[in-house]
Amino acid sequence: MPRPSLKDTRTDEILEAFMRCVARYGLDGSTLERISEEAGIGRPLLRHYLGNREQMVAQFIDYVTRKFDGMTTELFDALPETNRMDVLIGALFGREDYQPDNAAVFQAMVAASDRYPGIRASLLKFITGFEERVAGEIQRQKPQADAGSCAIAASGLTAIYFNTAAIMPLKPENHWQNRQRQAAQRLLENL
Amino acid sequence: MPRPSLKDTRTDEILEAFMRCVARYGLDGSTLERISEEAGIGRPLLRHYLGNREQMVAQFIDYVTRKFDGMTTELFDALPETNRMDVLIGALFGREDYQPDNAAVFQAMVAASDRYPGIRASLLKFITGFEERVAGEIQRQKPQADAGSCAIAASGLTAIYFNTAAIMPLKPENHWQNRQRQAAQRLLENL
DNA sequence: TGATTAATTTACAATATTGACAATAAACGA
DNA sequence: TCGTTTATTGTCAATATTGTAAATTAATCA
Repeated sequence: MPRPSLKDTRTDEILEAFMRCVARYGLDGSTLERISEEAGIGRPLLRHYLGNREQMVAQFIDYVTRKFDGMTTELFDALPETNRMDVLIGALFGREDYQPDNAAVFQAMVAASDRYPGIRASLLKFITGFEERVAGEIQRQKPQADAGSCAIAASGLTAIYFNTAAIMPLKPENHWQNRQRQAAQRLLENL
Repeated sequence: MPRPSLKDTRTDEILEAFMRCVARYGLDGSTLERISEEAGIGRPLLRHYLGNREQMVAQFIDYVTRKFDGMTTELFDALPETNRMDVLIGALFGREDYQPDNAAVFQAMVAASDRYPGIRASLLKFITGFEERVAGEIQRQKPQADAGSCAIAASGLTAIYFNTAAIMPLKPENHWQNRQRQAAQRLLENL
């Protein structure tokens, strides 16, 4: 009998707008006014759906954490049976569907990690989880390589990818991105 | 006859405090109140020495640019005659005198690069300049290697270093940092 | 149509931030 | 000591941001 609830939809829209603002202005630079404008709704609705700023930030951290995890699993689950490593490299260093927002959000959260408890553990878990997935793929491609070397290569490959994503807002030239990808591939050789 | 001017000293102190604030709160999150508190002076002094916020930000960008360039030349000029590459790796991935602020400032400026014209060119120039220095060191150590491979290795090594520095606020475990350094060293092998 | 529940808007108070200028204090030389 | 210049502080207005509650509108079903 009641009016249908838009809580889930609106909550997602607001948190997505929050992410875009954090990517541009940082966590403290993301005012409620900016977020509501970015989401295309009135500011009081932020409060209606997510509560005050403190509660919003808490849910934001949770949302981003889950989103990063989801994107990671989605990325690796989409790899084909064969040629997985090449597809992975292509996905990480391809310039097709790039969303520089995610890396910027990541960096903004790192910067705020000392003030908002919970961020640090979440991001560290995300990083190590990502590295472990990459290491698994490397080990799968090179079964004879020892696990330690695979872990090192995975760590380096992940670092190069993260750095590339973080610098994308500067719109670096293509040959710079190519060098990043080639450096990542070098780590996979001689295993 | 006049009272001696503290303009240079205070200007530096303020800009250094500005950097620490940007590292924590981002460019838009760095309020004049926070900066003045971090600098240990009254807020009106910010205006006295650096003008209004817009003028402060302009000088901040210039200051950071020059500082990054200065730190780069200082780093490479301090390398000894022999064993340069090992010393360089030690300086980049050592955990002695780490200042996570610089990397955080860098990331905050990347995030703000689309709103503040001039940031993009400055940071890109800094990155390529850093990579070229690293490439020069690699080439010096391995004279028989071709320049393209040196550039790729330098690009990867720089990326891993930048990423490591960016993540330092999360206080990652030592073995994670060790893997980063080992991955960087892998790029130098087989040239 | 009316009741009910949620969405949305309006409105106002409290606080934070910035801009701007006047007033005061301090250091230096004549 | 006096005059000059600068550092430092005090103060207020304008704007921005957030918190909060009430009022209004809209959708669904009986």
